[in-house]
Amino acid sequence: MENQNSFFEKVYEVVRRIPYGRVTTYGIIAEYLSSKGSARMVGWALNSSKYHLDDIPAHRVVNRKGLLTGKKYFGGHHTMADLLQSEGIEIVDDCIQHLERVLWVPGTDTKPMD
DNA sequence: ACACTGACCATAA
DNA sequence: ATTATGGCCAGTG
Repeated sequence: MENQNSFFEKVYEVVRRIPYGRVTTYGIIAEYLSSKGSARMVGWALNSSKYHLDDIPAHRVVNRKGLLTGKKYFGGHHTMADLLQSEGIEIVDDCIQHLERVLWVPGTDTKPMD
């Protein structure tokens, strides 16, 4: 089974589930993984993500303040901010505006019940 | 095995 | 307001 499910695999899975035009935070993912406090590892995992697949929209993951902390790691022509803005997210000075509007939380997208 | 690092977060001074 | 420090825990040297 591919149940190796390292901490990283879990992170990738969640990040892949982030819908278009939405973002989430490291802390939320960490907490969702019951690894509260290990938010650093979430970002760490994403860094390693590039060694796995490109299907991981890491640009949709920001820190608590909505600040694009990992944009520097986007060694590419498109920066995190550009990608996010391309999805309709408003960003100013590398900081997501109305974060609360675009914030997506795993397990909250399905709207379990009324 | 030990030391250091890291895309975070919270608290203290 | 900022700077420092502790905590978290996996990965790498």
